[in-house]
Amino acid sequence: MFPEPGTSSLTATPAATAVFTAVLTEGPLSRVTLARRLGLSSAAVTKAARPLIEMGYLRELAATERTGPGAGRPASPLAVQADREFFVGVKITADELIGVVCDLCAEVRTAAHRPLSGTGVGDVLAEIGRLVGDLLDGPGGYRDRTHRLGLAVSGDVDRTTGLVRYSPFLHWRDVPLRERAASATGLAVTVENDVKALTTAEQWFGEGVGAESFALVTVGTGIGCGLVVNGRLVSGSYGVAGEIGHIGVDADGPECHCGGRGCVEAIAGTEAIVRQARDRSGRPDLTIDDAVALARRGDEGIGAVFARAGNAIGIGIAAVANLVGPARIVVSGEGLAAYDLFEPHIRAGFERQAFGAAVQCPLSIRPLPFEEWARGAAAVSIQTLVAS
Amino acid sequence: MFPEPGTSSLTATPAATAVFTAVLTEGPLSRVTLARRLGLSSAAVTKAARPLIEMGYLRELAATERTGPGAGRPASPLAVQADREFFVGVKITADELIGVVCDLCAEVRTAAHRPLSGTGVGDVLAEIGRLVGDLLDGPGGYRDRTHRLGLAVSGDVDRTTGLVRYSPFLHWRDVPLRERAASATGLAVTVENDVKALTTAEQWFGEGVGAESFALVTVGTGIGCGLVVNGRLVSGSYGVAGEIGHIGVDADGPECHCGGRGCVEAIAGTEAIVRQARDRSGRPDLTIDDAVALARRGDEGIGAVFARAGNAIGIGIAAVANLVGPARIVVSGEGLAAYDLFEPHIRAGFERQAFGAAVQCPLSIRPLPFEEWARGAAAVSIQTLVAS
DNA sequence: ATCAATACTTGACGAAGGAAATTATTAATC
DNA sequence: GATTAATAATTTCCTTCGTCAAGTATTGAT
Repeated sequence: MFPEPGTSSLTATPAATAVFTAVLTEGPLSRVTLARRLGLSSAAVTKAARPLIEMGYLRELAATERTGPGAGRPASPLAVQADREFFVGVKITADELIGVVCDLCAEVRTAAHRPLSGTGVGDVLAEIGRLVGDLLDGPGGYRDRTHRLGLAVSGDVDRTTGLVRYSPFLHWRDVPLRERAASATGLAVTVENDVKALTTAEQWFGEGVGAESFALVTVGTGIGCGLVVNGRLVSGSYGVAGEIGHIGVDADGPECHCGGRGCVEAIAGTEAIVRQARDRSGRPDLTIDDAVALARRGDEGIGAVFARAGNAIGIGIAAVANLVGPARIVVSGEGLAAYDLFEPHIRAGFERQAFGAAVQCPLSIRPLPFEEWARGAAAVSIQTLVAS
Repeated sequence: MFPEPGTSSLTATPAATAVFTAVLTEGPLSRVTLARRLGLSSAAVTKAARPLIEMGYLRELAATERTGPGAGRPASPLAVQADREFFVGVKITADELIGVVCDLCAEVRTAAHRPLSGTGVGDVLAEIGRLVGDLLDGPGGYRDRTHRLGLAVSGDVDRTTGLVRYSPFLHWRDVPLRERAASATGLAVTVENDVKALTTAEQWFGEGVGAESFALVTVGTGIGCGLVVNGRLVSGSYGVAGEIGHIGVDADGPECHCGGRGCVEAIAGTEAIVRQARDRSGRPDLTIDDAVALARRGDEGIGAVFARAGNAIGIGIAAVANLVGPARIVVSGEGLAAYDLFEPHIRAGFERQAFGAAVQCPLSIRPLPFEEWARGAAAVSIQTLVAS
């Protein structure tokens, strides 16, 4: 039997949760290894794993998949049965829905985009319903093994209640998105802020695996940051956290729409770059793509704009490193289409401003496919299953 | 019998630890209240509290101390027996030791200062031995109820091993301070970074009580910051955390000794203020006290120096609020002798640069007696007892 | 074949915490 | 003043989780 959405308790005991989470995030592990890593006896691991195997969520690796030889009885590592259950993740932007179906290991199985004609809650929900329907009933036959949906929205989102308090891009206020999406799709829904969702995905299934702390910086229209400290996501007491884009890094810099001055976002956000590039080139209709093209062709003025922007981002990242000292930092986001223009300046700014040993913090700068945001939403719904 | 230092396990079970910590930090509480707050049954609280009462660490409030009337059996709130055990805390600076004896509630009972002639490890330890001896054998008779010593040192300190990795002011590298201080004093020693110790004291016994997250900013020669996020102190993966002083807030600002530019400390550290005040006044021998006096007398040039410094600190604090979103922020430190000159500018900088709802974060700006640092060290040793 | 080494399983046991009944102590009401 | 309602604390019994120690399984080495 498949557990009913919402009523399931996949992992009854703390030990079971720990075992499943460890196998999920750190790949196949033998029971003894798990016991050592989790500070449990191997007997406890055996007991915790049994129901998970019976429910089909874990499996023992076949003899052929096992590790190399050695004295003694060979280990039977436990692995996650990836196709035991599927999860839908949808990222909601102002003009588009991006949806994916992921397996239990957060691997993307199918993806689809949908343009949005408006941002009215009803319209968006109807479109979500159609998108989810198409994803689940299309090839792959995911419908009968899918019970959960994750939604990623920018703005102030309360994950525990599933309420979207305020989303500037969508013009939503106090939308009970969890309930409404649940009745629109028939799935158990988890709602999370988009950057936090992406951070969660990275914590469980990406570069954050095993790290006690790390940061994920997204560069684009806005510049945001998800933080994991002491193994837990940072939420912010007043709904504000990770606003790296509004750290003031230049006392004489441009004014920001937030009321501050010299914010990273006012220097390195997409709009700010376009504005500066227009000033430099004298072309009032220049787009961001034009600016990137000009800079790549060697235009020094436009190149300086990207250099200044990268530098500001680097200083902002150094502020993160100096304040919370994450084990590693991932820099990504849509804006990183111009990856090559930013990267050296981000690194230079970071290395100059990082204090002492903080420069040792590895910086991964890489573009990120847009579907990754939807995958983050799916990852959050996987987390909800495990923590339930 | 008093538990042997190091071997004691004051609180055997997690429930007992939770109960004792709650009573310690949140004052007298009845068993039912504790049960509700900790998510335990009242039976569990009764069981956990009994051995603590028998050992003399907790007591029931006398009938006269109890709370007002109401229907039903009156509560017998549990309170900490403050004089059950005493703790020594010593802050080590380059030219002075500051020592205190605190009771179990971290109230200071006695204090003493000692000048230091040199920063050699042996000399400092000998002086610590004498200071501790004088504190414990002086009036009050603390000797037989004192088993623990906390040491606060600036720099990179590993609390778990008691190793001072690097302390610039003392010119120490890899000093196994815990072992050496233990044999010098006969007490069980805990060593912690000074800012973290102060933050811990504030978390358990000050404004941080009950907050899931908060920040403590210290202003002085250096500008530092202790962070508590999700109820836990932030340590930094590479030994760096809370370095608010080296956040870059002015791209065209002065170069900092750390190699960065426009660091908060390079604008608002004591040395930076003296340097700027000398430039403005043309008096190359001006001291910080002179500068404060001039500014208070209305010297506009010097006033502008303090204004700029306060503003930079405010922007740095806003960076903390924007990134981690603490529930509240305490600003303090030796430098706040010039409290009145800084305060409005700190607030102004913070309010301008804090993003959205982050401005709601309450800012306590207050000077801090220097003994407070030593009290922080004692608080850390109390924490060690409870967590043991 | 036998032994050593390692992985895993089993069943008994102990301890922590919960549920519910019991006792204690007060205020309000008749 | 006795009774009742309300709340606090304790006691007893029980469930449950995880450990311990013993035993089984499976390999390589001799």
